[in-house]
Amino acid sequence: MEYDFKTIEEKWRNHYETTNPFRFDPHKPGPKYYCLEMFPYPSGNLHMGHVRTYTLGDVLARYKMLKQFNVLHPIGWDAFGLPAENAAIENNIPPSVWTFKNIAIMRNQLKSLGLSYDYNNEVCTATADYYKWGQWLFLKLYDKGLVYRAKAWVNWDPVDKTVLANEQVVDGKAWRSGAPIEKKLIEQWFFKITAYAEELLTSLATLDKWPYKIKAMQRNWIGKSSGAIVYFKIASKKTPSAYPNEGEFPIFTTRPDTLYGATFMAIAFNHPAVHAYIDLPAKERETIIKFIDECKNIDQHSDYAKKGIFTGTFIDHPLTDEKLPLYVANFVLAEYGTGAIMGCPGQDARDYAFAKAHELPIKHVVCPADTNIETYKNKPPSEAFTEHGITINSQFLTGIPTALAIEKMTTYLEEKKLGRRKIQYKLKDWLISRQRYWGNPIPMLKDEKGTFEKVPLSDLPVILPQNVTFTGTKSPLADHPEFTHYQTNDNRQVKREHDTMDTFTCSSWYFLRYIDAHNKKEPFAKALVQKWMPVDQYIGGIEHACLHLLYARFFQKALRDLGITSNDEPFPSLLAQGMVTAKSYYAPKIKKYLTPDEVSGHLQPHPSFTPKPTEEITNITDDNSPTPNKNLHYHRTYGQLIVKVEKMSKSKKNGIAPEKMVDRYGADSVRLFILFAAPPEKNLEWNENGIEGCQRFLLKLVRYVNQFITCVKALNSTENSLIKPSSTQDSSQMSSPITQFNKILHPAIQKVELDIDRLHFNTAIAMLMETLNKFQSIAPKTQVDCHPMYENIVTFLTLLNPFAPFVTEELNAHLYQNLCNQLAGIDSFAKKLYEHTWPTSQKIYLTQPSRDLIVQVNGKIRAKLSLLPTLNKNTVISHAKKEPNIKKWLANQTIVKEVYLPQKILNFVTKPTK
RNA sequence: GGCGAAGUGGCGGAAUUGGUAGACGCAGUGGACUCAAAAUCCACCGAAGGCAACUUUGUAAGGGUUCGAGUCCCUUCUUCGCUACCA
Repeated sequence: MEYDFKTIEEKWRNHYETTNPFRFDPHKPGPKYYCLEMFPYPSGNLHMGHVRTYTLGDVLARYKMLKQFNVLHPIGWDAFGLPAENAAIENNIPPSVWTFKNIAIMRNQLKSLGLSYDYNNEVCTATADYYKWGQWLFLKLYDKGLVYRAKAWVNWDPVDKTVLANEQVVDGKAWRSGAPIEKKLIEQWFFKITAYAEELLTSLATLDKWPYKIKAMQRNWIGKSSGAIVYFKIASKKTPSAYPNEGEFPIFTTRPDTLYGATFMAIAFNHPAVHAYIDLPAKERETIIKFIDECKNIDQHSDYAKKGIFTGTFIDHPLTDEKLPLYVANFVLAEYGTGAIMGCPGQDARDYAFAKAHELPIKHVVCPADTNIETYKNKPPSEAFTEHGITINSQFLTGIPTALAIEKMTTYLEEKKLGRRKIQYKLKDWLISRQRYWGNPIPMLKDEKGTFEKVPLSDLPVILPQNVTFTGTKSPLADHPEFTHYQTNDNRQVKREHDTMDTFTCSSWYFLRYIDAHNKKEPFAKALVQKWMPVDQYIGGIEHACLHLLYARFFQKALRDLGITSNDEPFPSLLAQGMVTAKSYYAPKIKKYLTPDEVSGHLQPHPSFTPKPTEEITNITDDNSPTPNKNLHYHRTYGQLIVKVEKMSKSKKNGIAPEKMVDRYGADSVRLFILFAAPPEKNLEWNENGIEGCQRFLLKLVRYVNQFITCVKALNSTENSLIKPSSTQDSSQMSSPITQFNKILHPAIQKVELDIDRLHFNTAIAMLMETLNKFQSIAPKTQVDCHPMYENIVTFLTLLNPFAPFVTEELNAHLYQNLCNQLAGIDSFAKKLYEHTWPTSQKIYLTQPSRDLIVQVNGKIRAKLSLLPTLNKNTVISHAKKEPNIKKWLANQTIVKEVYLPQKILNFVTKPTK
């Protein structure tokens, strides 16, 4: 047989298509195994990152199938989202048409990789039979009090008239219109994820099969800190009622112990009541209001200059009655704590800088623990001391260590009713409103007075209308009369909410729908979900660490409390796989990335090698070093090139199309390479030579199988007769090639199994390669060898099958076809490899009695002995001492100690003889 | 600035628990086959010394624990990722 991968892969793809061997039946026998990969956005183009995720999952799913699990290994489409809408605006194609066309393309790309999905069990978030249940869940959460409406600051694009996500804002400008982003306070829908902040944090501890890194990222994101709210009071001429909270001025601090060090106060520029605190003459008032307006356009992600202006208002210190000036500051966050802070310059770096800039007093109230307090007091440091130490200059707290001082002050404040203990989270409620068309409509109605009510359950789904026109500004739903108009059962005319939900709401429960994808009566049957959840292995990119993975955990907990599901966590085991990277070539001269094709053949050596150095040389050579840096690259036309290994992307022109690779090398080789080149959690650098190596391995396998068939045919000299299987199954009677074969095969079974279980697919493949290399010298010698060897080769094909399903399936069929009229009684081998059972490694072939014993003298290897493992310690030692090289090293030495580990090492510890 | 991860040949990477460092693959070198090339097969492939046996050295750097350290502990350096004014 030739390794014609195109024909072979085509054949087995068709076989999968017609027989659907990976059909999901939740009631099939066997323990359940739910293998899930994050579903893709149907952009219309599968990229290498997808190939990696789905191949990882596929190996695991196929392996578990062979292990006789009932496997759920689903695929679907995260089909709502902006790109479809942008395509609609640009090319005048309806988003649904664009999306479903892309899905068809990508489904075929997935199929070409041989992934073992049941494509009849797909979930697509943009179809009404899915998003209906998203709306249903929205209403359930609403009833539970987990959905509310509130005003929030958003990124507002004044040209496109829509809210933008943070990642759609580039350098303070809208990515599409280029208009400067405005901060706007708009009423929006929220999911109350903060109600679960504590549980989301604490139950991270139960996720022992999650990468530590991701748990740390979520922990930081939730950002729990404990401290106190301290009630300051306005010290003003005005009546208390002129201020919010009757003149009370609460602030949050994690360091109540530093209260005596407060020398000023600051409030966020975008605090809802900021204007109430301005107490200045008209002219200065104008300046501060102008400042507040300017702050609204600051890009919060840049390192902007910290500024503040005095409001004219003073705040009473609750313990000392000092009057502290109140500033409006651009670095105080309105959304965190109370939106106002006390400034303790001695103990906070930002406050210190601010105090210096505004010539405010600086009080040091904490002294480093290892420093003399008197010296410290007399010679205050020129920076803030932000760590824990000993409290100083603080009345009743003086001399107390920080931790205790925090506790003491908090208790004191609570007793005097001047403050209270407070746990604060960074996590904010989840803003889900999008002023967009291509998303799940929020199932709410609004009457003339602006009161909201639910769309009745019987009216679900709220269908996304198809007859819409895109102007490029504003959601087409807002001006869509048939959509927005709604008549209630009691004949009131109300309007539909025309915002849609964030697409992350769709991906927060799709894994539940897979279990019961065709359910028309409910989102999923509770009993089935109870059987199939949680997901046994979840696989996806790390970029969703704090978004999707947190949202989905929240949904799972909320649905549990609604009584719909029963697990605390949806994904107890998570594999966060690394990026697929490739070299990118950036030419600074033309400020452009070049494709690998534009670069290859155009590289030139470092200019210092050439007789006439170019102009750039003076700029390029670093620190006048005469030796050229081999990491610097030069293009004949564009000069210096910056070569980096980066995540594959269109903009960097370093992407590699998976379908081209499948076309050139076959899906099996692509699958093998993407698993072999790096462990899953690490980044994988694309390398075409590596993929050739994997193809070479498959070619070698095909040759080996061909040779075996030839050998069998040669041994079966008599025509029209079959070789009978040997009656003796006793291994000691078996001829040597078979014993040899078993001793290679069975350790491989054990190793591959172990490696798949711990998700080390790269070393599993290495073992399979090594095994095949060792097989090369083994061929059947007599007719007795034929049956057992055939069986062993099929076992090897079964081990390789999850990694390279097409070629192994073909070889298995090829063997049977050629040997069924050579070997008797092999009918049981007619079945497909995916119908096989994973082999069991047999102990008798695993022991390696000939393994060398390492003999060391003082920890250095001086000899290797091959001895029978049954020998006792003394015999082994006396054998070792006879070894010439050991003799040499023991000469004139006294043995102090003998460390002996049977079958491993023997170490003589010596000292020179006097 | 904060948090996290990682430093092993020319390269990607192996090394369950402290016990033969460099599996497997790529690249390279030499040989076989061939008119020749490709493919394939065989051998070599960290550095230094040696005809060889073998020796020394070597897992970012320095120190420590141990009979024995890539692996454990301390210090330093470098790189990468995420996050960012969270009081």
